[in-house]
Amino acid sequence: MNLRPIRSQRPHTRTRSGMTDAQMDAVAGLFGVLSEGSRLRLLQALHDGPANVSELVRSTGMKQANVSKQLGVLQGAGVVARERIGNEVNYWIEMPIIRKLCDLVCTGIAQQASARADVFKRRP
Amino acid sequence: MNLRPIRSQRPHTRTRSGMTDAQMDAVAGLFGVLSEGSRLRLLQALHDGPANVSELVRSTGMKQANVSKQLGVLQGAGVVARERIGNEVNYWIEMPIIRKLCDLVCTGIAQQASARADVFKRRP
DNA sequence: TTACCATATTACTGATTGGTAATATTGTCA
DNA sequence: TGACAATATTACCAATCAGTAATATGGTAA
Repeated sequence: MNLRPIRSQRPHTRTRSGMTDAQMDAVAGLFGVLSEGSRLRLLQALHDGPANVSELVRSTGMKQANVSKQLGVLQGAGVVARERIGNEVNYWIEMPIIRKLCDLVCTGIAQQASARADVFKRRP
Repeated sequence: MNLRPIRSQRPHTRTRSGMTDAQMDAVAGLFGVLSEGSRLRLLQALHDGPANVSELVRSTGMKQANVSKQLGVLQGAGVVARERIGNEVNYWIEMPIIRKLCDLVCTGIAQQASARADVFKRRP
């Protein structure tokens, strides 16, 4: 990941696809948020519904400080949202495309894996 | 991005979704490859078909050394492939889900932007 | 061979980041 | 009030990385 604000080499040009470089960097930023296994594990743990920090610590096996930190990154990007209830804080997935995105990539990874398996099948 | 081999805190456990942590890290790795604006710009330039390095240097405005370097990252991840033709080297997008992936995120970013615009519309 | 072109690699720097231990904050309950 | 539980923050380190200038490599043509 890289949260350096916007350090594009071509700050304000507009690409043929109609995306500005700033929008491109925004897309890159979202990918960056998803580019860490620990954060993906948190999102997976939130897949079925909200959970508080303690539950996430238990279900992911990560340290509490790290869970809080990475949840902060996810929240900063608008991927998750939070609500305090008494002593506890509930988190849930707020960005609707996240599920589609992860499903797509997981399918892709699986396809790639089976394609690679096919390579071995081709000449036994 | 982060290409540290696999430094998951839970190396070999299997998650409820059936994904191993190693697969999770692989997914994170792919997101990492897409988490840099320069690499997304290269992929966009390759969107309509193959191009050689000089063409990519021209169309992206990046320095030649950086274009080569980032193409190397993309190729290492299997996102692009290459073929030498005489003095030149052609690159093209090899991983089919890349286009879907970027389209999905770009739509998401656009929706988020318009949703945010709606917030301002609500109270004029 | 030499000259030249296109691409890749090397070495480097400044900056960012994930994970952690320790500590702080915020809320509940008695 | 004090004690406790849940969560967030701070300070730190080691590792990583993007971009660049300089250089190397590999191919073509004369």
